[in-house]
Amino acid sequence: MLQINYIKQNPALVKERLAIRNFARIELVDELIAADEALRLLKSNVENLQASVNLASREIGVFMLNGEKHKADAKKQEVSKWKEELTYTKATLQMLEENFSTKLLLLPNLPHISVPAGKTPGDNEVILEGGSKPQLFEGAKPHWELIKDYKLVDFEIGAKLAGSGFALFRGRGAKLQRALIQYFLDYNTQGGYVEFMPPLLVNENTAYGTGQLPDKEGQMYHITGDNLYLIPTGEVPVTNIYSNEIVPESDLPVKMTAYTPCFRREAGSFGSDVRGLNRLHQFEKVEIIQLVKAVGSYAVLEEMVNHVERLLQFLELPYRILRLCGGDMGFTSALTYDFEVYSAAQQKWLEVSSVSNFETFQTNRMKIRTKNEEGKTELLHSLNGSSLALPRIMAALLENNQTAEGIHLPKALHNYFGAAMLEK
RNA sequence: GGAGAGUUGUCCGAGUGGUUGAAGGAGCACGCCUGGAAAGUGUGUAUAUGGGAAACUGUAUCGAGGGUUCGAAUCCCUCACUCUCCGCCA
Repeated sequence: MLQINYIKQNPALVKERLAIRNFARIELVDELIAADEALRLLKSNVENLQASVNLASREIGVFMLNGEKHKADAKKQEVSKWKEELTYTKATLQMLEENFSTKLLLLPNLPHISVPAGKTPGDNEVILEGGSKPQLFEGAKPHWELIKDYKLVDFEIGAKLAGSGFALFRGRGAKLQRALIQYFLDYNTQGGYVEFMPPLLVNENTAYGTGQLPDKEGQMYHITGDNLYLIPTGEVPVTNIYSNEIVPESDLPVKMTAYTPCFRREAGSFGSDVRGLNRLHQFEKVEIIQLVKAVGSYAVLEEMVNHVERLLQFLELPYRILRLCGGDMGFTSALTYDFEVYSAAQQKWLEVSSVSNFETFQTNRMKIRTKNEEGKTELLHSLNGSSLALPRIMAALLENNQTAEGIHLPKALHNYFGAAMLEK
């Protein structure tokens, strides 16, 4: 959620930034500024009325103590006249406030100055490529065939148990996944991130905090019986750990990591994008999250990008880093770098991580603050990234490292998996 | 799931309708005392938001949200959470 004071002070800039996203309802900016003025005026009316009532009530209290009942009764008469007005004005105020905050929730975050204009993923900027694409032998297969040949993942049974888009990992497939999770968590904690295991279901309030509601209502699984949502990413419960907290400066930066399954309805997806492990309703992910002071948060973003990049290097996968354009960026983000790995048999880049700075967009909703040198509270910046999403990493590992004898694993995984390769 | 007891400031804890944003204590900060420290002693010590250059001041907040009342931490309703007992259970 954007801060209204910032919008009021920089209306032109806000509109210009929103245009980078191709945001359709720019007029909301002016509407919000006008609504805020009206709101303030009405609020001070209410407060003045309330002040009069409070004062009179105190006087009545004194009269009662002194036994001057007639004076008290006279005062009561006086107050009851104000009360009617107060009730009415309060109701109006509440209406205006609801209207105001509904509108404010519609505004996405302002893109950082470095975000390129653009509408589609084709407009994203490729920042760098790393690693080298493998030369596959004749007869190399895409991962959805490899997982059958090696009996790693079974989609038929997954579909039988839950539905299409659900996978059953088995045997070495399950172990490889577990090895990756373990490796990622160890790598992250060595980087100073504290590990968490959060609830996988969250309430409405928590889903609002990180911005999944109201923007992505239809993309989350909703348990109506208890009004809980299955988390679409570990970001949701973990960032909310600090909601409504004033974090002591000595605790900053807060660095957290968590492995969680992620649940996404992904309604409306189709085509080869959803083949095999490319897109699932439930997938495993290890997330990193930081809460930092506003000053220097972009240096922290770079640090997180480097952290993820090194992990991909340890996995010996060909990768590239993209800076997302305004049109492709998430609702809550100010700047997002996507990581993609090259899946050699599909000859396709697969997104495996998305590292973003949300500035104060999330922390404003969650009221995550710290005290600055002057003793004033200020909002922190929140950042997060995948480190890493599992299924597509597994897809790339299988495809890129296949040989006639079996699938070789990168050195970093040998101990975790207990073997250097998957034999035929 | 059933029954009961709770939720007050950084912490402990008092407070069942009237200058209560909240007694008392602890902690913390500053001062006095001391050669220095402890002890002692004095003063101060919530958050958000509006106004104001500031001093200061309005409003809201005693788990959350509603209600009764001129006035609610205190009375009523709904919900959440914690604890104890019973039931169920990995």
